[in-house]
Amino acid sequence: MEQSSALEPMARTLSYRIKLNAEDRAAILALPHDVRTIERGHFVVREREKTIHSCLMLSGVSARSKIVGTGHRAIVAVHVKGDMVDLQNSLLEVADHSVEALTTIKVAMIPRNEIIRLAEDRPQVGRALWRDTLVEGSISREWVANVGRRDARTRLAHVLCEFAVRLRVAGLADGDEYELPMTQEQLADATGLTAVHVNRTIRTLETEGLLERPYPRAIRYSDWRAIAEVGDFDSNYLHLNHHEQAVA
Amino acid sequence: MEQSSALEPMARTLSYRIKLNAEDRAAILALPHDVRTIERGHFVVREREKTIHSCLMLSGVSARSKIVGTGHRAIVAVHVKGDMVDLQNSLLEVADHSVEALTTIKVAMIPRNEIIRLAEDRPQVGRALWRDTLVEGSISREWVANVGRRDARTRLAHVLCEFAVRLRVAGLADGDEYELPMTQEQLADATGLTAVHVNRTIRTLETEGLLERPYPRAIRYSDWRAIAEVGDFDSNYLHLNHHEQAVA
DNA sequence: CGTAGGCTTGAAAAGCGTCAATAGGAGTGG
DNA sequence: CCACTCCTATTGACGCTTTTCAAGCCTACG
Repeated sequence: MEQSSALEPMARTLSYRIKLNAEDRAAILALPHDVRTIERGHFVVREREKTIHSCLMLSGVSARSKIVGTGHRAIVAVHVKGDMVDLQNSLLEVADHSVEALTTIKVAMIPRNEIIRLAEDRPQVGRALWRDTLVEGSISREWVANVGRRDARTRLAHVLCEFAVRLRVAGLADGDEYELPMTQEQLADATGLTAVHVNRTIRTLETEGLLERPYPRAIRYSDWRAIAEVGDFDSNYLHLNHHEQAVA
Repeated sequence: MEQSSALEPMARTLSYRIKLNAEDRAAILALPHDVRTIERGHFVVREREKTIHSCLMLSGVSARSKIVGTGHRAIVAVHVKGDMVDLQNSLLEVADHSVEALTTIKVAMIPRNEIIRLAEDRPQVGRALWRDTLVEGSISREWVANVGRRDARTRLAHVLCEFAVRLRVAGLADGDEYELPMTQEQLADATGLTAVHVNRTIRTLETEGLLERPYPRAIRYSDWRAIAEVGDFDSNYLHLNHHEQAVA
């Protein structure tokens, strides 16, 4: 039974948040859900929409985005396999932002009332969900600081470090290389820069020998310490303590 | 009994998040706690510190802040009466940021295990707490967009609008005027600008007749619509739906 | 083989930061 | 009550990071 559920990544993520026993895991895997494929550029949720599902990322990359008054897009969070993209919609009826697929993604849609029921029936799972929300908040705060108080070079290096660690935790990278299927424009929207400047900045980092791009949309760092220092990166805010630190 | 508890603002806030019955309210007010006064500039929690308390704001203004590699400070959230400042510390053992008093503040320190117990014993309160966390996350995301994709003028007007609404909801402002006990330097750290530029920008807004400062550290807007439009402000992200909209 | 989307690069402009100096107000001690 | 100090607000001049605009290039794909 366990093996066959698409919700395995959810059980895995929540296990990182708080130790769960077999029954908790089984209850998670038994949640009713509906697997859906969403094409790049399409939306999982749109701002101001009423939602009745929460959704779990199974593959690909998605982003929470907001469009400001000038029409520019801000990417306020990025999500990969195992992330609960719409947990907030379990309790907040009206979406305060959109979620769009940055690549073709697979998600599992879970009815919100089932999530609420699960959180109540199994307090330990409820705590894990709450805790997951808190970790997400922590990442969001780091992003505020990143965009608000770091220059382009540091800012970009910082998100690249964050992605390295998170992809590794999700089991999507090992060694010193990872695939980052985001365009430079998407990176720009995630860092509060322009695509042009992201391009220049990445190339500078490359020139300085801090990173390589072995093939398009891939990042490789030969010296983690060096890039982490440039990016003013310290994984504390990812709260991986229930897990071995992903990258030394 | 109810009247005399210092935790009344917490019960009030959580009631906004989800409808609570008399027993839920009583359970909240009965939480063990310890009221403490903290002077301006002092810290409630410091980054990387282990915490065993969550804390509720009773008066004054506090800020969650992070210091980046260059030594610059980023204010990633601002809190007023009724806000649960350290809810994340109930479940995340190591603080990922500092909380400092921007004015002299009064807080109620509540042991984290008591909060966890309460959330478990009274599911409706647990949901309210979770929901409060989600709303905070929503505000944080708006801040990422604000700092990342709005220019100085819009950005500043936006936070001034947010404060207007939140202070009103907290019962700390009515009419078209409110006291904002933050220095321009603190505003700068909250908007990713410099104090000098905050000064110039505020004065521009004043010159344009969008706001007045009747006395130091006070903001008055004669035309809410106008300032909200300049600030690209829409209170949707504050999720005040259990409450009448504070400002039309 | 052509088109579209993304990447790359240059030149110039603009917004915001830095540095520096002055002024105002609140609190303190004589 | 005045002198002093510290902190905050204000303003100017200047410089730099980042943006804007524009063009060319590469690659994937139909």
